[in-house]
Amino acid sequence: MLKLTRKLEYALIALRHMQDKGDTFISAKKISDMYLIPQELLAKTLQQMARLNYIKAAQGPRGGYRIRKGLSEISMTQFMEDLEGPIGIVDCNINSDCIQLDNCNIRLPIKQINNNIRAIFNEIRVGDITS
Amino acid sequence: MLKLTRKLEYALIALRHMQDKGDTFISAKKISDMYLIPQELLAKTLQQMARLNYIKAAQGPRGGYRIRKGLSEISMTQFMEDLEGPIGIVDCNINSDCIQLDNCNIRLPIKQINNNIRAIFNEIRVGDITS
DNA sequence: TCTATACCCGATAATAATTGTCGTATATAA
DNA sequence: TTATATACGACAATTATTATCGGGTATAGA
Repeated sequence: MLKLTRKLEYALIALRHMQDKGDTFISAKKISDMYLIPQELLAKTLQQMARLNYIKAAQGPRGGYRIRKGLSEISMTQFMEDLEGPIGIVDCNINSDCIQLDNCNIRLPIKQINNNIRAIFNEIRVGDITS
Repeated sequence: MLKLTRKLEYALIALRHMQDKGDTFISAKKISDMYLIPQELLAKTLQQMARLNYIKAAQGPRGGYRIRKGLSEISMTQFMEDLEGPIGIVDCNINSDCIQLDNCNIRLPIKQINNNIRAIFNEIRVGDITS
């Protein structure tokens, strides 16, 4: 209940590490070894973040990834939703093919709670976690 | 990511309905028909809530469940954790067998976020949703 | 130019948690 | 006595997450 995904955890751990390294490129393998994260999964996550322009990739030997300036100012809501899709504590906050819906008698209060949770992550910058 | 369980949704829908019914006992079957909830699953959830003394059960024909006074004053944190166990957006907030842990470079800020989310549910009473 | 390192990416497999079902027992109102 | 209803453990199915595999491209350095 109410879990973040491992992918997100791995992403943040990696970002935090890259943050410390500054301009130096660091490889997915190095990070996965250091924090005992499955290599391929971390690699894919880093690739996704590179596509999103959150980090910069460099191929070849001595390549790897480094963090982009400005990332730390992005809100966690933005970051999480870019990586994992919309935050919704129930499905009807995301799509609308729930067999309840009209019948549902708790929809509004739940939606309100969802907004509250989203608001928490809006107030947090990625940099609050990675530094 | 960050989903409530169906069980919890069903529980709240049922409570809300019982709330409206006041002292009258209503059967699991009636509720499951009305809101298109799988009967057995709802039944088990209601049984669990009865064990927790959140609702009162009556067996036999004309039996069913009714809400107990005072339930609506209970915090959502209490209610959710009674039904589903501790709220933890990452595992290390619940148990401590993560292979990272000491290594982990984001543990504290994540724990802080967990506290914030818990705080949200502390401020909400079950009655805020069911009435 | 060759080679090792590293990113890129789609497809697929394994795992775990949630969700749903079944069978049997007990209580009770009418 | 029968139909309705809860009680509960065990099991099955489903889904989302997590992890792995295979085949690519780029590039630094010998």
